Amino acid sequence: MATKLPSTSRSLPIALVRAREGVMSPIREMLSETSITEQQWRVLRVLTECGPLDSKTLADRASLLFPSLTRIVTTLNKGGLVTQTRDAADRRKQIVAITEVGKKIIDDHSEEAARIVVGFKSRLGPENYETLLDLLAMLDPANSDGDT
Amino acid sequence: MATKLPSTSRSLPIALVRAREGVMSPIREMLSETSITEQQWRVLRVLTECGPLDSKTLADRASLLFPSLTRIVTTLNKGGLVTQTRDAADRRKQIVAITEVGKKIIDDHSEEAARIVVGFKSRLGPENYETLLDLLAMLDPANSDGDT
DNA sequence: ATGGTTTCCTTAACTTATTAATCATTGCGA
DNA sequence: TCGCAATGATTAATAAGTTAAGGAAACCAT
Repeated sequence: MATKLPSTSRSLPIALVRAREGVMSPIREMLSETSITEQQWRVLRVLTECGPLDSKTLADRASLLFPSLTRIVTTLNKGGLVTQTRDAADRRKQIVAITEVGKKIIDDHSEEAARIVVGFKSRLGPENYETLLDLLAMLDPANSDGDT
Repeated sequence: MATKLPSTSRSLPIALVRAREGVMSPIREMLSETSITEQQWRVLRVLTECGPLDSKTLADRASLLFPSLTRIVTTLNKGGLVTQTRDAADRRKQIVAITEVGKKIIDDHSEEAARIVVGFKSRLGPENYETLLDLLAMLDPANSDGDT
């Protein structure tokens, strides 16, 4: 048999899946009032925070793979929540920007989203919350590989 | 504008997504040598650990939704990695069990999987690793809602 | 400038996630 | 026993994840 593996209840991948489910559940509930999905919300969030971005940066910041981003941005564009413009200097590149309609969706729900975040913070305790974010960052290859 | 939301770089959902990606990447690489997927691996892991289970319990332990489990178990069954038997007493219920072929896949890779786990443990430090699992458990609704 | 390479993006194909609807079996009350 | 609600499982529909392949624009060395 030789199962040197940890019990599934102490398995890091499974713990991450369950934690994500726990965190996303209320957020999904909030988004169910809107017409946008969790990933669309992430894209709009990043665009609100960073302003217009090229697709590569946008995919990176929103933690989405390129093919997913293509579909999501296309959908958002059809709904009038973002605009897609080709870079004049390099016509391979594409600049995605949020529209007023898109901004309104973020604004209309930012308070409730913030409340949800506060809820988790108080559940864990503020310092535990920060610790968790730090530990999670250590698992992100982008944070621990690139810079020594 | 009124964005009371945390910067996406300190956003819990995004941090969870990125951490999961970082953790799953080497595991996926390991599984690419086999014919099974990440979720199929989870199902086989749970069955190895708990023995034959009814679908409901299995879905819960593997953190999979029922419709996903239906497909995954069907696929695994076709491949001869698990068996599906209907409960004699209640023919609505279904019992899923791992086969010898399925067990062999787990056994053949349990050492490498354990090595991957050790790698993360040493990256975080053992006590940080345990702290992380504890904090993640606090986000799991199954752990904090049911029992006060 | 031309062929080859790289970069950016999109498609394609397959699997999974999520929600809702549907089917089958069971249990229960009139 | 006949309907009818409840339960377990599946199917359906749409969105997203993942890997690989394809297409267009830019770059680069000859």
